Amino acid sequence: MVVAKRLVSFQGDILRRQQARIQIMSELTGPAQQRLFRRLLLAWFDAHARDLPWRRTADPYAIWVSEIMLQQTRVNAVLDHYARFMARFPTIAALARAEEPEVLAVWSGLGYYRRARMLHKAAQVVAGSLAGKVPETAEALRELPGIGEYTSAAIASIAFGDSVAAVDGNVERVVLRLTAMEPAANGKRVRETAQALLDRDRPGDFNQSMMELGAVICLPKNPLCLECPVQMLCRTRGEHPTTARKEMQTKDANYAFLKREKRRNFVEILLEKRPSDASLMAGMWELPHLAAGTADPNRLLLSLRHSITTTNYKVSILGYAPDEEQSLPKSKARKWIKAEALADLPLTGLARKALKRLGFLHGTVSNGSLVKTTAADAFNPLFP
DNA sequence: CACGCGTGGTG
DNA sequence: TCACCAAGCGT
Repeated sequence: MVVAKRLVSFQGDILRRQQARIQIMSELTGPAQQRLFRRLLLAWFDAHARDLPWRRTADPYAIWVSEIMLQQTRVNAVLDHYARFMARFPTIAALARAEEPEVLAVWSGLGYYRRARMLHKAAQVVAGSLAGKVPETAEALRELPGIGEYTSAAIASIAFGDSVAAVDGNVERVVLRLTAMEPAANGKRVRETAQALLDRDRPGDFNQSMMELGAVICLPKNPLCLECPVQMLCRTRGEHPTTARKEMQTKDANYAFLKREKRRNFVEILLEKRPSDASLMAGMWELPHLAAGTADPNRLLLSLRHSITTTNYKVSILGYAPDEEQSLPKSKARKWIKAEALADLPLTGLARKALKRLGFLHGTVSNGSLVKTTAADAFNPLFP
């Protein structure tokens, strides 16, 4: 708190002292302005960077894993999974020789499961044809599945000191605000500006500091300009381009919940595996899916909401007795799973959420998307 | 190049 | 509460 106040005061002083130069400085065009920008930004980063596990390692594999997990995913959501993933697959070799379902099980809950599959495949490429050595340039990294323009630049700069700017959503927003560039004049000019600003001596730290600035100061909605270390170099001071939003649609989805108790303390849940060629969450386990319109309100165990990209699902979980299995739509991939084994299965996020609410999974993650829970005991003994 | 892919935090 | 969206990639 004290530090924050001092920082604000310090920024204020600088701002006042350089008031007269703002018009020139704000262009960020000359080498002097760019040097000042680097110095201010990196000094701020050195003093305020969050202490994150992947910043405590020089292992290219660990940095790689963190970058894949961080794609479109917030730091807080990654922390937990990162620790579990690295504990289970500490090396490229360990990941490469794992079976895909286990990789998916550890990834379960993070979303974008294709990332896990591609990371797994890429690890097998590195362990195999690259003799275990992670490529050391952005260009070479780009060849691996799951590593695109941003991620290749991030890994190359952070792990190997390659002087290439990493431009993610944060950096794009920061550059647009700094330069007052029109968002339509996008991509290329933003990358050129980021590359021109890049600190050649500390490319990894510079890239992370740009992202950190976007993540904690130069926020999308209400940027904290008073705390910004490069405020006096910024053309817009927080104005930002409006982005068109996509229309969300709402759909219903129904799933069946069946449990049986073979003997005391041996409970099984009926699950089904999604086809391995499904476009969505292929090969992952979920509760038996019921056709739309078949939901009997008397069977409702719980209802919850679940959003997938542009669709909001209103999900109903319906209770059935174990001997009603035949009445479900036919499926080859259905199987009774021991309750204790659930945690080791690659479950879809929705199945995980529902099983947690039903008391069959115990994890750290829980959220407020539960809409309603009925007293299932009122109509049958299915509910624990 | 626009779109599909997941999830949990947040104001 | 709920709409929005966050360290992108592949097609």
